[in-house]
Amino acid sequence: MSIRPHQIAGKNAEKTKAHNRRVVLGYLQGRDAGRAEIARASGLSTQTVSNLMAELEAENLVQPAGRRPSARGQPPLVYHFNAKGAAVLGFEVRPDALTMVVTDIGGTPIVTQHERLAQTSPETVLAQMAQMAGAARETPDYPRILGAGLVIPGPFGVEGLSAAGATTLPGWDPLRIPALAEAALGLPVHLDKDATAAALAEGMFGAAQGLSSYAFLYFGSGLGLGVIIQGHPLRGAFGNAGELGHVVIEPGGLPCDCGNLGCLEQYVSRLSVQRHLIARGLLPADTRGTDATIARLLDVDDNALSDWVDQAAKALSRAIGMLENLFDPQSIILGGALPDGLLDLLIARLTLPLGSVSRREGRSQPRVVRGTSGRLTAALGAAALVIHYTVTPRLDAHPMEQPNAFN
Amino acid sequence: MSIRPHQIAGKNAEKTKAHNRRVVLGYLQGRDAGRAEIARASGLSTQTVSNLMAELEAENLVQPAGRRPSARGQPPLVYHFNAKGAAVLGFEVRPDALTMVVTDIGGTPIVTQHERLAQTSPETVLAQMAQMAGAARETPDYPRILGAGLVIPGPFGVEGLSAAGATTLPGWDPLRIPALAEAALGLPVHLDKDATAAALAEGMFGAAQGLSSYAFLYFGSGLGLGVIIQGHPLRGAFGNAGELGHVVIEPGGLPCDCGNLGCLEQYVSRLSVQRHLIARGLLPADTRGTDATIARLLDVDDNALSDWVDQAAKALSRAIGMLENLFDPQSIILGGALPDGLLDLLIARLTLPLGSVSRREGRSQPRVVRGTSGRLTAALGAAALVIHYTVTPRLDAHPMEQPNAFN
DNA sequence: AGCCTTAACTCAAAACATTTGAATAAAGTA
DNA sequence: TACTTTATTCAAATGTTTTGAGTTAAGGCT
Repeated sequence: MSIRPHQIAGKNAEKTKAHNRRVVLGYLQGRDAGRAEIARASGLSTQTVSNLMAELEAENLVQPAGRRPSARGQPPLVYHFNAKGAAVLGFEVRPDALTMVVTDIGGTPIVTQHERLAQTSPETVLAQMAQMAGAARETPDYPRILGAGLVIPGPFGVEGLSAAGATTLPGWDPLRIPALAEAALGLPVHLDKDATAAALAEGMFGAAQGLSSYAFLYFGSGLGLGVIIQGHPLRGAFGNAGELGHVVIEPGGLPCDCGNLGCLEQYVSRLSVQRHLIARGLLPADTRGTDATIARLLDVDDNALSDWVDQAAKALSRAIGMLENLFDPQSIILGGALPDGLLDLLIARLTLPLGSVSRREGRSQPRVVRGTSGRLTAALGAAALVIHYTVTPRLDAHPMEQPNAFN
Repeated sequence: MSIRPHQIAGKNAEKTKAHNRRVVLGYLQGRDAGRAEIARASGLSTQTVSNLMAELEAENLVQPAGRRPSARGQPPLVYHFNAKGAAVLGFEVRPDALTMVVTDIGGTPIVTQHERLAQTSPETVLAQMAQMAGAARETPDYPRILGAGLVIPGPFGVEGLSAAGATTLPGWDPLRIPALAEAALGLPVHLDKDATAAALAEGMFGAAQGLSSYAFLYFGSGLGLGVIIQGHPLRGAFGNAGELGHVVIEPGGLPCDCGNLGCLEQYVSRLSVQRHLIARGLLPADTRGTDATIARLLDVDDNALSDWVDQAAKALSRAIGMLENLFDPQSIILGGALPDGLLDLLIARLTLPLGSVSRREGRSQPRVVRGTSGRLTAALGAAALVIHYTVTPRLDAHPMEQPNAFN
């Protein structure tokens, strides 16, 4: 998370090599390819690519996958990104619970662990994380662990904006935490907020594969937004970009704890459906069984739920138009803690605004898609953070801010 | 303008040097500094910085400015960014006119030229540009010209979204134009839309100096938005990010040509004041003398104008809350073709929403500021584009997409 | 004053990574 | 079979940065 005053670092030969490594790995993450092809795509010489590939193969991050027949000349020896070549740790910290997932660098979960949190002070939680990580690492034959991703609820350093039910974690200063976590875990640590991490995961393994610019609407307790611009997460000056839930979508509408009237979150969020269903006696006040209830109501085409969807779709359509005009993404993805069926219905009922830069001839992507994320979204997103920084050539921020397994 | 499918380039020694050059120049653009200081800030060795400085001095881009007394040890020889060391060309193409400004790399205009356009086909206009540029270059003792910036009205590749009065220029495909312009001018060319270019200019020479993440609301014929994130312009997948004018801010409100109801542009734009004043008989229907009229009405504290400001401030406050929550900028800047007095009044009447990530303790920047731009904003922005790419280390896009004087 | 410490800077050699050019390998084509 | 095309490797050359040993210039201390 680079939210310090912008500082720019110089480059030397080693940094250049690390960059080129990531270029090659990133290319291979997208598709199998021979060395000559990678050289052409990257502008590097074939010799350089050869050298890098030899290293990557020695580290088991890529594997040769036979020769691919081609029109003429010597057929290239294609290489394959080896998803099982290394592992990463993903942690999701919430006010009441800590989730860890270990995935390979293809994003496939290997181990999942969930623990309740009694205290949320950074010291306690980091100690607990270190313990979980230690246990996971003791498994024999474990592939190399490249780093840990850490997802905490945002926004950072702002009072009175958190979603009802969730609270910003006290003491979790995003500037200090990564260094502390690195010390505690003995691994490079990348920190971000849930929606951004989930967006990266969706881009690597989910519905946004192959896209480089997209926005991900993340249904958590509130409504978050992760924006990826040309492969890079958008964070803003203080790490709080994408606070979509508190954008006013219905001026003078429903009041929100934050002080605004008509926040999007009041119309489009898990809490919003729950409130709607509770008010109509369709869900117990403690919200237990929300997903099952929604599934049932969807099945019987329930009117109350349908009403909610109509309202939500209206607000969401407006929000999507706004996002399209502001970010000009290739596509917008909806995912997170809402049943797939409900998301699909929501998308089907959208009436997207006419005045949008996304209404262009010859679109190859739909304007709105449902994500493929499940319950683990945020923790997987944390893991995806690490893979992202392993595989994606960095911007030009100061090295202190973005440590990485390949430095 | 890099709006092709995202492709990532490898780096070699020369690219590394170009990068480091920009790091050094960028640092010096912000403040005078000695070589040791630059080395510390950039992470480069003093030797490398020394070498680069020698080159930059030989090219007259930096100048030594005496020794700065320090606590102990040999006092550093501070270097100064030499604003007069080179020049850049800025072109603004509008459907009816072509403006060229030649500035030094400090952004000070040297020559300004304005011509009406009979035809807007790229060929005709590029020829005209080449002629203007040629004339400007014949002046003797002219500093080296680093490149040309080109600003054209957006959005690109979208029908029915342009501001009333302005039209997207037919045939001006942002993917093809830079190459054509480079051929015509014999200079590296950078192209972008007006609001983004103006935002860069504001960051380099205006109210956003020292900021790295900010949003610039540009009053042209409509309302544009330029977003700078950690020093880099945000463009989106197709170059159309920041189409703020057509964001719906008043659902069900005033109809817009684009098909939406309640576009921000209907409430907050030069056209909107003009319409308001014409309807009240305060301005002739041909809008001549708009600025003088507004100045006069401001002076006498006119009620009709005040009413407009109230309405506009209401819509704008909402829009600003939205931008804050989505982009999390250090500050938001208002500028462009609206009299300073009116902008100041607009800002004074804002009631910024409570639910915003920008409401943080210990802000050092105001949330909203008036820009320092004048009539030439867009053309100066075009010039700023070139300076930006000369001085700011690049992201990792493919080199084909961003030619530059230092390649 | 003279000597020490600190900091900026320079010079020449070494290190690092990429590129270049020639050579080899493997396939289709005439 | 000879030729063309494409992929790959080897060894030498290139470009840039870093390193380590000085040199210069200032303040502080005795």
